[in-house]
Amino acid sequence: MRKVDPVKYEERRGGILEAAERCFARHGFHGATIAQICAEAGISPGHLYHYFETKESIIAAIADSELEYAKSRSAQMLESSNLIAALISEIELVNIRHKETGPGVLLDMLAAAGRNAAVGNILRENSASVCELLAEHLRSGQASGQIDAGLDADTAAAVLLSLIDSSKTLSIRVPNLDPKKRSKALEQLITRFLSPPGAHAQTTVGSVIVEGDKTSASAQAVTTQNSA
Amino acid sequence: MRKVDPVKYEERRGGILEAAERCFARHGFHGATIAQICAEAGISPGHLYHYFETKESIIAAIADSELEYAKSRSAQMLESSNLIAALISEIELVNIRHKETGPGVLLDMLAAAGRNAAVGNILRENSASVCELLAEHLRSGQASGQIDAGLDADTAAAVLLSLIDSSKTLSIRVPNLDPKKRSKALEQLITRFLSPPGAHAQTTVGSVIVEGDKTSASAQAVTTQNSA
DNA sequence: AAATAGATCGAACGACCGCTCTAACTATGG
DNA sequence: CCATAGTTAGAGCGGTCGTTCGATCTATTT
Repeated sequence: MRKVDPVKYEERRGGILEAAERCFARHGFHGATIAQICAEAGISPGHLYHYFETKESIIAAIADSELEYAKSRSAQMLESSNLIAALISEIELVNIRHKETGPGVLLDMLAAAGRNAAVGNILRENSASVCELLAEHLRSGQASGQIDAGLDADTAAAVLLSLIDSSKTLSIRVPNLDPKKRSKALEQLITRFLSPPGAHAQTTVGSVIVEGDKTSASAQAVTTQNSA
Repeated sequence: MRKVDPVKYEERRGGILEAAERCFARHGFHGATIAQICAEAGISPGHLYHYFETKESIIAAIADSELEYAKSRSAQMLESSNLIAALISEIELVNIRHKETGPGVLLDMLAAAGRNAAVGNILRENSASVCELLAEHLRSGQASGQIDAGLDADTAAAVLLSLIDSSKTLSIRVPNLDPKKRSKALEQLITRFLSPPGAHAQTTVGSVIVEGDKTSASAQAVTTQNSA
């Protein structure tokens, strides 16, 4: 008898997922076909269905892995720098990714979430856990006085999460914005939102270091001087 | 001979467009079928193709009318109240619409814009003109001292526009937010972003009244108190 | 009222979709 | 070195999609 090699299996499955993601990014969830995914992965349709039950399940798996990846990335950034810098880094990274590899599947996921229960649940669960992460950091910032204690941490966390999404829609709607001006505005938006009232001494964000897959981009600190 | 009645023609066309929008909202651009649109509009497929060349052209027409409507609504709100109140009203309205009639087609448009050149051009053109509108109001606010003169008006306008989008993604990702807390956070976000530095006197937004279906929304003026 | 051009219908076409099924192939355990 | 279970292929099935087309109906014009 022969045994199934779980390493090879997971490898193949991952390969199909990557191929599917490229196809979905190019044509959308509905627009991409099984045949295209098979061609991209270099396998036959019969074979694909040994790894996934339906096209829907591929979509769900993509949504899951994509969001899980974004979450772990955010968690990593929050560990290695302060909240505001981490948020800006994340937004900056989303922007770079968008320029290099196109819009990706995030917006498709958001659109699908309203119609596809599986995707909707995955998205809401993931969002909730990212919110919790952000809220914790917000609360600790409030305790140390760096963040306005008057803000409701949970609500602010949700708003900040949606702010990351908005950087994606901004890239699509207004693609020719000067990246420097854009970064500065985003930083001001976030900083002013979170800073304690009266602390109009603009906090200086240290060097924001983004390490990506293939990309390593770094944004210089922005120092905003205010009147006394 | 018989002549084509342009009134009846435009009426029918509009009816098809409305039916199509409902279908697209329910199933997405790819998911909705011509047959569904025909059923919803109460016509035959043969007849539909006397009004639109292809399904693509229906999608483009929907994108155009939807964005044009959003633009005129924003313009109207900006006329009848100050910038900050208008933005909050618009976001509030988007939120109410979302609760009542579902997510709509905005996210589908944003996702499609990256793949469909026609939709992309319509979206970018519309966004540019809304940005210009917002930027003008920003500049006049800067001139009168209500808005931070240090902000780059064009960039800030783009950021504000994407902020309206983000309220849509927020509704989808975190649907159970307390609307009151949410509104307050959004208001703080926008107010703090736009207020001149040092004007930490919390602005109070008067009652923001949004009336639903066919929607005539009016927002009361915001009184911004500045320190001397 | 006959003529005629636009309005409307619905069957049907060709292409393509997600998915299944059978059959061949291949590596491994005994 | 068979036997066997996992692997892979690809033709093709039933169905649906966007679109077309010929026919019928209807209102206007003269």
